[in-house]
Amino acid sequence: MAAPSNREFSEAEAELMQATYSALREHGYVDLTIKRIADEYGKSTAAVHYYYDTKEELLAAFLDYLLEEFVASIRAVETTAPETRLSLLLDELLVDPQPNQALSVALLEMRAQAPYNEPFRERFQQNDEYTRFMLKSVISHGIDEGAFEAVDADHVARSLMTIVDGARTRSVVHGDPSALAAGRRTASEYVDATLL
Amino acid sequence: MAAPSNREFSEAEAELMQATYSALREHGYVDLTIKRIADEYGKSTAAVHYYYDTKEELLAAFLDYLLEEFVASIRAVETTAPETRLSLLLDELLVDPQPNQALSVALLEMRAQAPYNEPFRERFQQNDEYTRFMLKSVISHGIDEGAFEAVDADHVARSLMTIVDGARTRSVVHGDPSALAAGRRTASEYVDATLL
DNA sequence: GTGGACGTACTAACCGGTCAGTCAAAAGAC
DNA sequence: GTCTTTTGACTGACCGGTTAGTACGTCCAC
Repeated sequence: MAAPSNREFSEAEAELMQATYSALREHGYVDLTIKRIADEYGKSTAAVHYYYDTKEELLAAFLDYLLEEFVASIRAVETTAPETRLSLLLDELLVDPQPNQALSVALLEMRAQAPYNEPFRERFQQNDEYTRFMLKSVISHGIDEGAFEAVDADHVARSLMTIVDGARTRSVVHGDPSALAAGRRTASEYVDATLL
Repeated sequence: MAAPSNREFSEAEAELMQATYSALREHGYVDLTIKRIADEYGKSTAAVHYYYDTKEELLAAFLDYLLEEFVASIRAVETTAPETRLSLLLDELLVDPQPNQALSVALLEMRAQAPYNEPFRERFQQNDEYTRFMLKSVISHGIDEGAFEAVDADHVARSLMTIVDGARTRSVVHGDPSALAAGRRTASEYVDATLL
């Protein structure tokens, strides 16, 4: 399971990614236009097209940019004990992104576009597989060490992803970040009942 | 907990709702236009505006139309035994909507618009509360009858909703309806571990 | 002959994307 | 070390196309 490709971004491109980030938070995905990105960028729309021919291309690059950060954050979770490692991983997947609630909203919008947009679908798919693999690894490792019950690690990882995705969706749709904390509790219960 | 208001639809309005339904399935929410609805309706765009002044108004009415059907489907679940009642309820919430996968996709798009669109948010919120109340009722009832453990019915209902929403989101985003079946299994495990 | 149910034709606002041309800095020529 | 040329990074104007919504005329049932 390879982590998503580490793409190179020039300084100007990184600035554009930040501008896209801001524009997304302010206007959401549906109302995201090249003009609004250009405004955040502080340049003309043609300047945006200078770096990326099409809007789709730019947004695909933006997802690469964003998902890289995410991968880095969950890769940083390292502990020896499988129980605490799994717990920290779930914490990371279900943290309240306080100031970035708006980005979570936009990200759900983009996820909902996956069926119509192959570059999006590819990237979300790859990110999902990577995260699921991380969970499955921790579980398998815990089983080998005798810390966990001998369960179907793949299924348990998938269940945890379902709980994570559910909590995130609910947090966005109902505008209630506490859905994340509730989801964290549900995940804990599921882990306790299944693995311990 | 009142069920969502039963709104009246004239024959022409019902036809328009069906046209909206078809247009949504064909083009998704983002690419849904009055023109496309009018095409499905078989009339001009002015004919659509004759019944609904704005697009927002029409779509709010459409959600009423759609969520009414959904409420009817889960209200139809009636059994005496709490275990089978809960099981049937979860089945209803996690069925594979075979030919209507496209509608599930569009519905997630609309749910993702809730933060920007109050009429949407209101309706999804109300629908969620209603469904959660149905789950909580079955659980509370089961506890009273001694069929379930004495748990926090509200929290368990919320957890099940999280699993349901997660399974639906995953089914759409990854274009994989089997995520629903997997979610159904996770829900069963959660019920078994928590209530029995 | 009046009122509801449209169709035709339109507008104003945007949209993504293109184009020709500008300008400073880098690269090369001598 | 200067002059010339090229290049990278842009701007402003503009294009064709699309959108929600409107104005107004018309047809038809009663």
